[in-house]
Amino acid sequence: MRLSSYYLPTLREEPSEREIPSLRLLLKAGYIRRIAAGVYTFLPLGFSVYKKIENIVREEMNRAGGIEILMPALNPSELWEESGRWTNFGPELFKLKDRTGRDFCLAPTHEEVSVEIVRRTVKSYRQLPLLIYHIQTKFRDEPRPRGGLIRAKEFVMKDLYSFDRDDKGLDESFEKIKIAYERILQRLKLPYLVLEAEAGAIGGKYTLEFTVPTPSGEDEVILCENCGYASAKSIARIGERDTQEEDISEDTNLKKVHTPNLTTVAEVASFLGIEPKKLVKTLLYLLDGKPIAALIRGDRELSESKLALAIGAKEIRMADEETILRLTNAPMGFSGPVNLKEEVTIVADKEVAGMKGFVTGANEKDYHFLGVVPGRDFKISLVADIRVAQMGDPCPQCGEDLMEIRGIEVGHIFKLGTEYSEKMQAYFQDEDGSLKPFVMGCYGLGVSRLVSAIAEVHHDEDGLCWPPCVAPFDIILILVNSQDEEQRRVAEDIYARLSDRMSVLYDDREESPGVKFKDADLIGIPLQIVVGRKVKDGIVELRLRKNHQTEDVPIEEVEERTFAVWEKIKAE
RNA sequence: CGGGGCGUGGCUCAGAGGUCAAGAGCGCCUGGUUCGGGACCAGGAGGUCGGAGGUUCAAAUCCUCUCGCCCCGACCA
Repeated sequence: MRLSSYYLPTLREEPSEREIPSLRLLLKAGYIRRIAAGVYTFLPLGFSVYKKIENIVREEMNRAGGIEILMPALNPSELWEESGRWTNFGPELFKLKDRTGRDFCLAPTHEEVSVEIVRRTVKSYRQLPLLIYHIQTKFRDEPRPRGGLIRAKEFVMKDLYSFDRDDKGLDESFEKIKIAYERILQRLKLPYLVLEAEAGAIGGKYTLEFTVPTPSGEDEVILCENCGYASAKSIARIGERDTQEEDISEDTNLKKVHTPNLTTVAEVASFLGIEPKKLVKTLLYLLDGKPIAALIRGDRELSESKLALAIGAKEIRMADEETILRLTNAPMGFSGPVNLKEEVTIVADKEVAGMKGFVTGANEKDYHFLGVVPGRDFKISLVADIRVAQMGDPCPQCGEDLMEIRGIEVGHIFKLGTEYSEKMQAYFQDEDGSLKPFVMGCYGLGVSRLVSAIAEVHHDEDGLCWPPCVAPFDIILILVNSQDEEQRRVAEDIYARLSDRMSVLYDDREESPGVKFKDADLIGIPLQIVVGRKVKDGIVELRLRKNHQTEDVPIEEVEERTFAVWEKIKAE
């Protein structure tokens, strides 16, 4: 491709959206352009990278036994009502009406359509397992798009849906796709973590998240560097550690103190002149409608997900003011475990169970208790790991200190079981003649998001630096002085010779050398050939974008040498 | 949805009642010079200052409303 007749709008100045490196560089290097918040156009170079990623994903899905179809972006409301997600999915679901007033949504994911297709066409266990996938533009009405392609309102996703006879089949399908994902991320030269995660709006019993660690990511990850334990922060488990000295207070005489209008941990602590960790906060929740008091140290954060998990509840929501008043006889801010109504189940965080002589609300307006001791002053119904893990907490597997890092979630896979197939009445006939619901799994991978993830990992101060397998071109051929007849002749010649076996971007523009070198580094094509002043000695330069390593190559050996180097860097 | 910020040629920004019947740098067009790390000279095109109301003799500038965008948070594959 001749750059003089190509379409590459690079920016000389830094774009105004420059918070995260990948977005800044993708905009500056002319890969993408923003059309609206969370909506982007792929320009030629960006589209090229996108297509290469898409193809790698496709190859690995096919290798894992997936069969590609294409489902519609526009979905009728009926299917979503069957699954219950027309309302449950929440405001993120893009809804619209056609001219006759019929309801549709722009699909954010395709469980409904895939079940609809399979239930109409698959009737026998003999047709299972079935792994269908598609790569499609999907939509989510994000409250706040960010990071360019990372969290967009419109994005491209690969979703695979597995249909099996039973749990064993599901386990096998799940494992196949998990391996495929690891292969994809390895091929894309992305470091990644496989996390225990939450199911969110998709549902399901068991899920794994594939996350690329990077400081600009928005996913919060808890990691153990010692044993490799990794989890989404919201559900990360915390290991055992002996009760600290500091958690046991000398003064264990139960005493009521006047704390007028002090409702927050910070206020009470500063009023009493003690540290927030000497307090225990009592958070009232309704889990599947049943009242629960969750006890947690004053300076810690409760994980609603872990609490729900510990109780085995499906639905969790904070108790409203009225309920709190009814259960504790006091307004919000003065709740405590002592003298709570019978009907309230007291769940204490592991850490709290070891504490003694702490401060809690007194279940009476404007009063707190000092010197509270569990067992003596109130009864704990359940001790559980319910707080949000943070840096320094012990690893649940090996006990070492946990780390907190950030990452970009690029994939998420779920064991759905029969949730959708039962709701949508999707049955097949098994070997024994009985009708059974399909056992399903679903496996998402953010294809457009991967473009950003790779850019986020593979760049330097000069610009992007693509791994060869996804680079928009294999090599950029730079004609330094377009006025110099000899240089031009040599460049044209090399362009013709290389183009048979490689994709070559030939910078034949009448630009000054500085512009060409800067652009070449910025757009990040892995190999560069510089046809410049050494031509008169019969030499051109072959350079690596990655480390700017340069070698002089005699013109007649360019092909041979270039192919050799190309093969080498591809194999790295 | 809460908090903060910003909308001025294609891009990055300055201008904060009159001296702006609107500026700079970069980009773009014409001519010339230059040619190994975002060149130089000369000339030129390009803007209803996001939109709508209002205040004023006078509004890019002040007020009200509105739309859009960015950041932090809440939320979330």
